[in-house]
Amino acid sequence: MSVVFNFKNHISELFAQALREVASDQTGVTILIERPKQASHGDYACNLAMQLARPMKKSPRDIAQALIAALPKSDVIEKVEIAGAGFINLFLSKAAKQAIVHAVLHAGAGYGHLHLGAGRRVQVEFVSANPTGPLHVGHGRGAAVGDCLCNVLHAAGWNVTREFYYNDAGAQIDNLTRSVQLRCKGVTPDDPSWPEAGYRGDYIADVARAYLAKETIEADDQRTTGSGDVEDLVSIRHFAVAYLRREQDLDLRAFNVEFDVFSLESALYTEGKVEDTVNRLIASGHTYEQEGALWLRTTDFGDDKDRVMRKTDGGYTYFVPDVAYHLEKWRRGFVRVINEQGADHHSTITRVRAGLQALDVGIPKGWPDYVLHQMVTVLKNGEEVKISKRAGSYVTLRDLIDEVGCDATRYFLAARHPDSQLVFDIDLAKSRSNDNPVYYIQYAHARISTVLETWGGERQALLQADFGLLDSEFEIALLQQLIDYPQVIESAAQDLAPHLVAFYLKELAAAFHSYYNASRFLVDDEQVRCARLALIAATAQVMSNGLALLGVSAPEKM
RNA sequence: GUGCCCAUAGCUCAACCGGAUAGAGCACCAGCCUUCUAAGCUGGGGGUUACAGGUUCGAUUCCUGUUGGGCACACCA
Repeated sequence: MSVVFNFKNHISELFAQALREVASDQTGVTILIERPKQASHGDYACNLAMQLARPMKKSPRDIAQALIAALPKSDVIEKVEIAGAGFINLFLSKAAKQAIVHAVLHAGAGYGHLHLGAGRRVQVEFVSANPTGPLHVGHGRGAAVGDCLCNVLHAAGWNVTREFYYNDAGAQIDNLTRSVQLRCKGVTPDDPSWPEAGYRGDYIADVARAYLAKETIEADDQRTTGSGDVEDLVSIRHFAVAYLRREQDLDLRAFNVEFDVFSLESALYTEGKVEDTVNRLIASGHTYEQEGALWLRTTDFGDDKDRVMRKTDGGYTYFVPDVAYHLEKWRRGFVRVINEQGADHHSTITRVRAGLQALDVGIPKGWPDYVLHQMVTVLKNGEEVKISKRAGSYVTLRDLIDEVGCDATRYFLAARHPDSQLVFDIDLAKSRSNDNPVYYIQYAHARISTVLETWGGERQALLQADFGLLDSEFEIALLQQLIDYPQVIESAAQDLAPHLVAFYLKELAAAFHSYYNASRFLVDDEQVRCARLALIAATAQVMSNGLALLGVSAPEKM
């Protein structure tokens, strides 16, 4: 029998053939294959007949009848039925489902890897925090969602570059410099002379202390030593930025997030990229001078008002280097770019896209893509937490990792749709009980590991098991979950929705726990034992693959 | 005031680009450990999908309006 693992695609192709035969003039219709909610509706369903009813001016059930008659034979399909208003329900053969176990064990960590991206290059920019303080919960959500998205895209066959953009130029860095200088001089944030825009967190005092002690900061690419000179603003500035970059790097490392490329806003200035972009925009004819400032007519590209590019004091506004940066991304050959950001920055989207369109260098209209995540609020003892000792006014990512651990933090921050606001309940994330989905999933993995260890046999032997013995309701349910995994990766990659992986893993774990409670694995019958162990070994493999996408560990013991 | 996001069980959230009887977990009630991990499982009650219209074979999903919540509306980043 032929081996099929992507049943949705397979069935879709069968219907495409049937469609050509039944209605050759309707081949433009998209064929949608879905998984019915109810088991009695089969394993897969197709609504093609109902879609065709209007254009063909025939009843859906008649069309369904004709489609089924024209459907090419496939040995993975056992039964086809017409139901309801004209649904075509398909039932897979047991053998087709059982074959998935061998496929998973054979592919191992590669199970779930797709070719959707076909090796094309995609760049994902995320976190991109200003080097003016420690990373907070919001950055954590960006890190978790962005990193998981990268993992998902990689699994879907894309060549992914992870990038972090440092806004190390501009007014906020001047504020940082001044704040550190004041701390060096012994001025504290509660002093009346402390500037309104100054940074107040305790970490500023740490930076000042290190600067005065002439410490050397080692970042991945450079070393910076504080001069200790309180009046040397240039030195303070370099030192403070280096110090905080190092802090953020440590936070990210503790969160198991790594970047391929760090881009510096300051470099766009020193390398003349900003100036070049301005000149190109002027040449494009979309700019004008008014009241001593240079404006970009972003209203030509859908903005509700024009934006200042160059202020009367000669400095550029923030979006100008941002446009220059994105022009660089384009030139570096990224046909696809995804920016993961907090929703509070959503207003930049229109401006950046407008700037890129004004440049008229062939960049598509909706480029780049954006994934925006909504705000995170942190809950502890049922009350909202707002203050961190370290940062002053917000909860840091480090606080969360220290308190609830990396696994739970990553899971909770990535497990919600980015579009909805997130409540991070510290007590829930810490709880070692069945309320906590992280432990629920990891526990399933640990249970399987223990069974396999107790068994102590050779894993390779499981490939030879008689999978035909797997036909209890629990086994069939688990098989179906394993079959669904690649489809989840596909949806998550296409919708840029990494949270789907988290939901899937909960369902997979649930199917396993039910199975675990209903049956024993280390039974006397060798054939049965091997078949069951093969199934749970495959389950553990898919769990491990999925958890890896989330950046959550798959423990052998708990 | 304008723009973007959101609104689903008491609580936290799903629902595969418009499908069939809207699903999980928690909480509540009743059960399951002489056995490979009870951090688990089984069963039960719980819904006018914020509200009002519209589009069509069919709407939680798309459109319009209303209400409520969040964010953004600088010659800031």
